[in-house]
Formats: sequence, structure tokens, C-alpha cells
Amino acid sequence: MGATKTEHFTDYQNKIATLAKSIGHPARVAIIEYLLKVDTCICGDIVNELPLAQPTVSQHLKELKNAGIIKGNIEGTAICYCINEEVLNELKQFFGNIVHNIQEKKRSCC
Amino acid sequence: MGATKTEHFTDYQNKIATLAKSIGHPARVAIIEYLLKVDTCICGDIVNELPLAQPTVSQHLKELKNAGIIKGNIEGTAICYCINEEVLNELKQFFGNIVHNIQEKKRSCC
DNA sequence: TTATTATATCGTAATATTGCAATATAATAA
DNA sequence: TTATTATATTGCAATATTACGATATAATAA
Repeated sequence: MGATKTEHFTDYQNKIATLAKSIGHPARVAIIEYLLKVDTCICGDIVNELPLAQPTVSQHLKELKNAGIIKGNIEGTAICYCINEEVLNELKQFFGNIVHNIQEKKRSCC
Repeated sequence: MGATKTEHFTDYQNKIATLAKSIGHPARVAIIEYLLKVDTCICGDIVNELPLAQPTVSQHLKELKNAGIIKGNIEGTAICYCINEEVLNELKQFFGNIVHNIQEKKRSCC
């Protein structure tokens, strides 16, 4: 007990869950917002922007990277992180489909 | 340490994080998919559909409800759960904006 | 070479999540 | 009233997440 029963769910369900989970922390939402706002995206800037210690930010960046939400490029000593458009498009579509689906149904209950 | 430093982030960042987090488990993605698929949405059906025990499903439903993703209506002995269109629309827009934003920028790095 | 600077990893404490058996509650049925 | 049925809550063990100080790594600068 304690661990998620990943093997009982579909690949798609696990994929969406992993992506959503990686966005499920305000620091990681803040990182995404910051990457959208700025043109350059050096890791150090993100550390300065967030109210968390450098190792904590590094850990959050790692989680976003593992999930595929962001990509990292080495730029000399620094690392440039960027949003992975393809993956975010999948999430956009997941939520777009849900809203579309509900609106078509005009459901009676709730 | 250990607890999320919620107070250091904006209301919006916390809101999106809470919503995303609540979807960040395959069982909860499965619940959402199921509610979209069926016309009626009785809790017992969800319990039968998922590979988890009844108390565990009840807990997942509670989390989705707390986050605002679903709403519950009492129907005699049973409870009818439905997706909250308004909240899902917010998520649709969050991800829609991100993709739109990236496409406009045509960023150079990564 | 020895700094310096930027980022990652390690180790660990505090806290949260997951899952379920047992039990409680609340509504209808007999 | 006493079942029965449907859902929620409690309690707890297993596991995961969050946060950060200390330290490691890796690149450039002096």
C-alpha cells in the first residue's frame, strides 16, 4: 500500500496523470509562467524569481523535465530551460476535449 | 519543511496547482473519463469501474470534489457525481493560453 | 594551476498521499 | 422496528513529496 497502482490503468490515464501531477505545485506553475513571460530562460533567473532555495528549485525543474513539460539546453555554465510545446498541446487537447464533450451532452444531472 | 510553501505564491498559481494536482492520479483521470462517457453517473458505478476498493474510490472522489473538478448530487441512497464544466474550462484556458503564447513567440532556444 | 560561478545531487526531517479493512452513517425496503 | 444498500469516515501502514543544508560537479575566469 501507499504507492499508486499504475499498472491497473491505461497508458493514457497514466500519462495525463503524470503531466498533471508535475504541474500540481505552485512553484512549478510559477516556473511555467516565468518561462512564458521571458525571452531568455536561464536556470539562475528562475532561482532568483522563486521564493525557494536553489536545490529546491533544481528539484522542481527536474520534475518538470522528467514529466516532459520542459526541456533543458546547456549554455556554457548555465542551463536554458524551455517549455515543450508538444506536450503542452496534449494537455490543451485533453482539457479541450473534456469541455467540448460536456457542452455536447447538455447533461441533466448536477 | 515538507509542506508546500503555499503562502509564497499567487492565488492563481495555487489554484491551478490544486486543480492539476487533483487530476494527477490515474484513478482520478479514469473517473473523469468515465463521467464523460456515461450519461448517468452514480458513485457505485465508478466503484465497479475502477480497480480499487470502495473506500479508496470514495477518497479519490472526495479529492476531485474538494478541488472543484466534480460536483455531487444526492439521488436517494446513491450519489450522482458530475464534472464541473466551469472549472474544467479554466484549465482548458490555462493550457490554451500556454500553447498560444509559445506559438506567438517562436522562441530561439531549446 | 586555483578561484569562481552555475547547477545538480545527497542526505534527511517534516509532511502528504495512497490504499484498504473496519466501521459509521444515512436512506430506503421489508 | 430490523434489514439492506450505498457511500463516507476512521485508523494505520507503506510510500511519495517537499524543502533545504551540505556537498559534488562542471564550465569558465584569473
